[in-house]
Amino acid sequence: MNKFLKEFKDKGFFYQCTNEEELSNILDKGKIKAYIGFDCTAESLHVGSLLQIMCLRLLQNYGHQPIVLLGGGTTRIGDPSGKDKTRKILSEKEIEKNTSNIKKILGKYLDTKNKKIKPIFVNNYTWLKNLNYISFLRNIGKHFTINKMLTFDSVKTRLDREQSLSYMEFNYMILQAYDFLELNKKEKCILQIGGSDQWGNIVNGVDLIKRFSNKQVFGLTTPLITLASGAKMGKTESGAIWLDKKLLSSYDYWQFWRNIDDRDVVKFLNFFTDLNSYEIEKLKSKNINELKILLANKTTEMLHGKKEALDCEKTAKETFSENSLGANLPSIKIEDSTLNNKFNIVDLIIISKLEKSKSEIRRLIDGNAIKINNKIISDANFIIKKDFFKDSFLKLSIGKKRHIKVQLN
RNA sequence: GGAGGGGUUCCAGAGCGGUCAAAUGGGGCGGGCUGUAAACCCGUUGACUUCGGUCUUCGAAAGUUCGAAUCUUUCCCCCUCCA
Repeated sequence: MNKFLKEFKDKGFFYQCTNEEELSNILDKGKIKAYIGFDCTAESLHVGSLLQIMCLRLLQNYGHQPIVLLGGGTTRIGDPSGKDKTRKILSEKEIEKNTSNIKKILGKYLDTKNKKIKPIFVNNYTWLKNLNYISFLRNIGKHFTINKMLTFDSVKTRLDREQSLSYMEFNYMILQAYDFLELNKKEKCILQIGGSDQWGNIVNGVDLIKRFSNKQVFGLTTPLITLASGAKMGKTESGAIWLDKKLLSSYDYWQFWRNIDDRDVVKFLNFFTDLNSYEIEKLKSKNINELKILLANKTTEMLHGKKEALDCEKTAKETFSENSLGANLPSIKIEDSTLNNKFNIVDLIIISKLEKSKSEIRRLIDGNAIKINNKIISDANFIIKKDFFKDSFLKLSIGKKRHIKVQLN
């Protein structure tokens, strides 16, 4: 089997392929271009897209050139896959903002220097916006049968539940197929990778190219990541794990990985680090907590850089083992003048934005969850005084895991 | 178009004139144990509060009543069966 494909499988990325054997042969013969599409519904990407990003990295590692398709056009339609309801349609402005932000994040993960493998960014809006309806129907539409389209899961589930599926959304899969055709013509792209929920859309593209240009292209899907706990990857109760420092601090990002379920650690080392399965196999005997730190370091390093990752590790150590104040701990600033003889612990937590309900804060205080400088605060009227700040810093803790620095200005 | 069932707090789902900020389960949060894990145990889970209470919530609006999630009317939405 082709080396790239082998590692792809060893690392657990593989779910389905339209024609594995043939793809392997072609990969053996030379370098190819492969594409993955990202939808631009959100202002940034979160960990849910990280596996696709890792696929792009792996392609680069083997000398293949990734094409990143930003779905500026298709986002204007909304993919019905995996959705019960019609998605909210975004404004043009939002989509454009999202597109450029996502591009920036992907740039962090990919080699953008090496000319042979640097990612080609394309936005399908450039070709979709100018489509002529009649000629599109005649050239492309004739290759799709409604009979077949109705059998796709994304369509079927909607219809089964008698939830409306607009004609606009129904066209999504045709447009995605068309994207592949377009990239095949323009860039000689012969492979589309995507999550397993994209299988239907991908197969459509492969079929379309076969019918339209009589060329063989390939589709490859990655498994849906399931957490040992059964929860969805990337979404926690407190919000998505964003790949953007503005939305989630590097420290919190590091903590996300540090707190992964034991049962997921090896799997995630495969998925989300560049370590190969052989190296990971050797590491398995290590202490589970060391593995988690390794995972947190590698993932954070990839996104925020080595220094930042080490700082996060150091801060975590200081916070959890030494009960001190780590440099990288998320922080807030308050003005000297805020402190008066009425400014109490509840007010402090409110302006820190760690909690927004005063009742909830009082409950936390009752449950011994609130600490200032590692000392439990048991009175909701506890007044914050200047001398709690050492070198103008104070450590505020909620529960065992949420710690922030409060800086006095 | 005809017949019936339903919309309840994050979710599922009880309540069907006062004792209801609303059972129970899930989830979340906090505490304990531990390893910043899982499992388990305990507590908590609308907001504000001078901790006495106060205010806003049971699809929407109007009404009956001393009093409504509970009754009536209109409207909106969902589901099942028949045509």
